[in-house]
Amino acid sequence: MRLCTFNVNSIRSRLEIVKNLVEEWGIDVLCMQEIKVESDKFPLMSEDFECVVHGQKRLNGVATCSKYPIEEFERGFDGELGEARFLYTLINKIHIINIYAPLGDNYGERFEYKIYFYDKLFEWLKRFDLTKNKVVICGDFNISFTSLDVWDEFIWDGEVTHLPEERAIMGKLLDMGFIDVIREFYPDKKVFTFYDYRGGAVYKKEGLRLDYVLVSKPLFEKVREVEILTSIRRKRKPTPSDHVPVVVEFDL
DNA sequence: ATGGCGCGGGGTCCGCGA
Repeated sequence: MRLCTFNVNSIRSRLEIVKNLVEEWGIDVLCMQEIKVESDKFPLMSEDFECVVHGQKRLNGVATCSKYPIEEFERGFDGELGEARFLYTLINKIHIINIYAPLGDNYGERFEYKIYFYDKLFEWLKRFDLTKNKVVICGDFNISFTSLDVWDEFIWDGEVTHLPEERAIMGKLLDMGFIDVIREFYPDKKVFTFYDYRGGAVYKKEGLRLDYVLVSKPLFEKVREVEILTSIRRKRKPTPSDHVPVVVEFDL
């Protein structure tokens, strides 16, 4: 089973890229973030996929599309927060949590909201036994965890995504039993999933790793391959997202 | 194009993203 997480930065603007992505890379389950459209206006991606959409007008929004039946779903705790950022699905007995975490700012009001979002996430995750259940959290976490996850650790020191509180959140997710699949496959290498549109960041390799695939141990044992599709980001036409798709293949 | 932002809403700019 090939799972892909991709912050599309508007599904309507990225429809052609998404269609090519699932075709070319044989994607079975696609978790999208920043779809930037209301749920009932989500475009038809493919006849082969069933989609659960949690969208809103103009900003945010997440959707999970699958070639396999979606057995259960829940538009999670974020409803009470007023922003569409959390979507749970059960596919092939795998618990799939698709998140678009708030960016926040350097210790302003939006930063409090980011901390609150993750507090709610931790609360929600308590239902799982990560030693037994197959659980994956994927999406745009808006956290750059270590110095390997930022193109310049001195420039990013004290900046949002790389603040101590945010790095502690990622540390806590790993401590509770989640495994960072991308980092396991690239233990010493700077690999990025986001490049700012401004300043030609992608051409200068000035990126951040903000997107993650975290899995419980029973699921980590099934991981066969990890691909970070930077080539899609480097193309000029059609205009890419500022984020890069990440594909994880499982032996399932 | 040897350089360099793009999105949606409802507009010919603004707020937002990270």
